[in-house]
Amino acid sequence: MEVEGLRARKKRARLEAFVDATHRLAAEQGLERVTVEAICAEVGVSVRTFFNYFESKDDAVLGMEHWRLDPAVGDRFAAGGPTGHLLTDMQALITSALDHPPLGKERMERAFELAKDHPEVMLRAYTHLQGLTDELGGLVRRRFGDAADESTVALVGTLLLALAHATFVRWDTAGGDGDVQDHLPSVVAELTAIVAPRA
Amino acid sequence: MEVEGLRARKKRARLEAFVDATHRLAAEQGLERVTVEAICAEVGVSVRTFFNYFESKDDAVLGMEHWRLDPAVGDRFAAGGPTGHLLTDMQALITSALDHPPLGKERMERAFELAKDHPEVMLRAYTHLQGLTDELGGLVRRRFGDAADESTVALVGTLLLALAHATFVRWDTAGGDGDVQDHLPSVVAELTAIVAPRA
DNA sequence: TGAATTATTGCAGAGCGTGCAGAGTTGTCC
DNA sequence: GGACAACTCTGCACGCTCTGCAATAATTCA
Repeated sequence: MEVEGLRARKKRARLEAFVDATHRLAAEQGLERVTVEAICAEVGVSVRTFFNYFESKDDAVLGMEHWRLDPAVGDRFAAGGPTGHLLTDMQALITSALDHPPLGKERMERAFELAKDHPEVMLRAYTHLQGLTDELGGLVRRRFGDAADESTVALVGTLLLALAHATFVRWDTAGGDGDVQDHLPSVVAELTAIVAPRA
Repeated sequence: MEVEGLRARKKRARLEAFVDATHRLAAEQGLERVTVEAICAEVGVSVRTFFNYFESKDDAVLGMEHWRLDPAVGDRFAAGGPTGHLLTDMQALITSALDHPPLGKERMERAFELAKDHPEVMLRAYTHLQGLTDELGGLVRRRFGDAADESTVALVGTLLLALAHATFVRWDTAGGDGDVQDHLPSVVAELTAIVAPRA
């Protein structure tokens, strides 16, 4: 099972075709004017097929199916690493995730540009990342054992989403140059300044 | 214009009737089985009227139209108060907001119970609170003047939502006793512990 | 009471999303 | 290569959410 079969290759190609067609049409006429029917006409498949690939129209903008954490990075986090300081270790998690977008950096960035102006899409992204948060919840429980009650887990998860979102915003206001995750440290610094202004 | 006219009273009563009918039906048969048509049959009005009151079905669960901050509290925040410590002053803002739910405490709590199990509803709540975040953005700019760049504003807003959400979760895991905002301090304490474990 | 304002309603229709069943592809095993 | 299983695509019918429009009914105010 080293090489992808024809089936898997076709599936991936079609997925990307859907996402790219959606982005192209949205750039031309604005996302609100893009219908699923139009996307399918562009790709050359039936509407029914679209919904075999995505649960909703917004998912075609995001193109993210399951954005998994790197298991090695997750294990290190669960074991209390890499540094032992929770906030720092959360950064490692986010950086790792932003480093491996399922469909490539360009599509992720285009998706964010669209999500910026379309709350439904941004919220849909939150839903997807919520899955990642659940995965994170497991890691937090492994890391803290019985010391972790549910609301701690929830807080860490929400905080992680907030950091990721703020990082995107900062990357965007900085002109969209370089990698998104490069802006994470300054966001964390700012958070620290807000929470504990004088250490 | 001291006393509400018949018109305003009827409107409010109908709004509450919609919300209560939605909650009742959701309790009976599960939210996913509740259609707008059923809600309207329960209330005794046409479906079209429903959409004169709410933009979406989920809004009838939440029953929040515009959840405004108390202007006096907002002004004090913008002026750098009440304590001068940003995180503490954010708490004052959240407490004030949670203290004055537009349709009463009971409905807010029932709405949260439903939102807990229904991501779309929770996300819809985020959308509404986003408006509050925009209002907060204005306050943050007034508070910091030119020192506040856009990503700072975004981070504070997102952090505020995260705190409010985590507070609800904690209130819920604590059994739903007392006021929601009573659990905010412990959430903030936990956040502080995460960000700056040893001061 | 009469005129202006505002709310309610039905209707027609666009768009999203799902279940189903038949037809077409791909993978596997001999 | 052939046969069978597994998966994918497609059209169709349908339910549901939500909007625009224009007619009707109810409140307000003078």
